[in-house]
Amino acid sequence: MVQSVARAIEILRVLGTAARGAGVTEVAERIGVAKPTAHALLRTLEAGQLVAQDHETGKYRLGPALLELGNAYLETHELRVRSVAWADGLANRVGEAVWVGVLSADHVLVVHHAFRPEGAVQILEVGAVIPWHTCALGKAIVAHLPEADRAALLRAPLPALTGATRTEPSALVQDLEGVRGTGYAVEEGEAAIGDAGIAAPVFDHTGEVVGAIGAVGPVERLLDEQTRDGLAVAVRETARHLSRDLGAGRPSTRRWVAAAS
Amino acid sequence: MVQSVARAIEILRVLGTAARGAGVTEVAERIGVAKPTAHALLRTLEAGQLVAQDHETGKYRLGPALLELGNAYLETHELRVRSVAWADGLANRVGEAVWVGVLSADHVLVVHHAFRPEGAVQILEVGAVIPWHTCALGKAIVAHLPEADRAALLRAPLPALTGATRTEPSALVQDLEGVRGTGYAVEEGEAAIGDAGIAAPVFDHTGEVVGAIGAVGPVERLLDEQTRDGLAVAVRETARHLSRDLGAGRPSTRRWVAAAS
DNA sequence: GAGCGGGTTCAGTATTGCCGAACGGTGTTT
DNA sequence: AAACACCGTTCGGCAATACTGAACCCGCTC
Repeated sequence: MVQSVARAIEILRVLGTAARGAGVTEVAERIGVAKPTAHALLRTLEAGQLVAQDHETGKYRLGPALLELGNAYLETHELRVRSVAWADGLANRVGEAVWVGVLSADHVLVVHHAFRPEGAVQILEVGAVIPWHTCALGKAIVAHLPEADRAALLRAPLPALTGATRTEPSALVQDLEGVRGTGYAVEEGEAAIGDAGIAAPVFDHTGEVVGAIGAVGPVERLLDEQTRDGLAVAVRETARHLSRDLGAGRPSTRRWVAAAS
Repeated sequence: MVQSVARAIEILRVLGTAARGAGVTEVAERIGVAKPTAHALLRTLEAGQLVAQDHETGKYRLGPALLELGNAYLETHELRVRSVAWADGLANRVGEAVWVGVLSADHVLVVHHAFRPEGAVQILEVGAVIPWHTCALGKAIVAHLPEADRAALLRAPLPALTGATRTEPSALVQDLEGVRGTGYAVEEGEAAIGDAGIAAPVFDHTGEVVGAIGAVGPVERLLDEQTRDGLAVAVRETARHLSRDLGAGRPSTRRWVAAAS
């Protein structure tokens, strides 16, 4: 573990949360190093365009190379590449926006976003992060994680984003059992009031979960009694097709193994 | 300049170009360090989710945190945030896709992409990089750079992407003079055969160029005698409005200063 | 089953990055 | 208007830290 690199990464995290950029002094005390140390790290990151310095204020912000690398990540991402076609198909079939996400530490990262067919202006959510326990994508993934990983995530803090957010591990354990039973996960206003989601897990050729795909939209439209079941079936089917694209074996076998682990 | 961080950044660059991921040995010899050194760096980057290791092959790929950071870069990017509304307006006005880009080292980085109104399937180009001398955005920016920076870029290698790419510095110097004269830059099949672009520079409150905005599309439609001039005017006007949003002074003054430098 | 290539671990060395103190600039306060 | 406070930056020396070479373990190939 090389210390200076770890600190450099911390700096990137700090700059990512500081909307207006941060100065050397602020960065130094946030990551707990001397000012010259932070300065040297920042200069190095700047040389690589990972951070940029405002010529006026002297403050540092994130740099353009991060966008390039983020894009390179997407293009080399197996799940993302394969999902593009399936996500568009699903969006057209169910008439809702479709997200594809992966688990990154304790939150879900949206790696693809297919807009709903005749939708008006919609914000592109690729790159957005959501606490795993507040979205359907996250529950779909975590439900099929190895026992140890799942337990670790349940032990960690579970912040509440809305009044409906499940913050009790026991409630989430129940949710996750439900996911393994039905093959899909549901979220109802747990991340943002009025928004809902339905998602199913995606597996690779080793049988491990690599991500999830699902529909998102307003609670009224998505979880309506009449449409809900059909939507769940469509999402689950798409997830299976996508899994097979990634080389996963027969779904039944795989799910069995995952549930037993 | 901290060595290990610089090497870590090199590793990210290497992994970004190696589509299928790269192993420790390959990384080590590409950046010219011993195998254990590369390993330690990779492990540290992995801890920060900047790279991920394939559980099967042991090879390393870029990690999800890069997408998050790239997204954070976009959200904190002044030009990008302000340009969203203007780019959509321009796209509707001219009926073509609109790109907003910044200069990153020797290439242009697309930070926003507004689709053309009734367009069919289009690929999202945010995060894409293009050599500066092969696109209108790049020429618009470089034409208004300080003399020293511009000269440095002209001295660097100018790879040819198509038969129409300008690879002679003298030809580009002429192009850039034209840009300063007319207030907009044109590109005709210099990056990809059949594609063209028209772009104008965007300035901030200090009078420095921070990026460019422009329309892209097929040569036939974009550079048609009848539409071309109107398009150029629309692009230039939008760029000025955007500049004013960023606090730039009167365009005439600013352009005078930029041309004189 | 021996050989190869891959990722990984370990211990020693000196290179390297870290820190305290000080500098020059800007904006603010008194 | 002068003094202050704050910030980004530079410098030099100490020692902590990161690099290297050799060795280890695994899976694959021949």
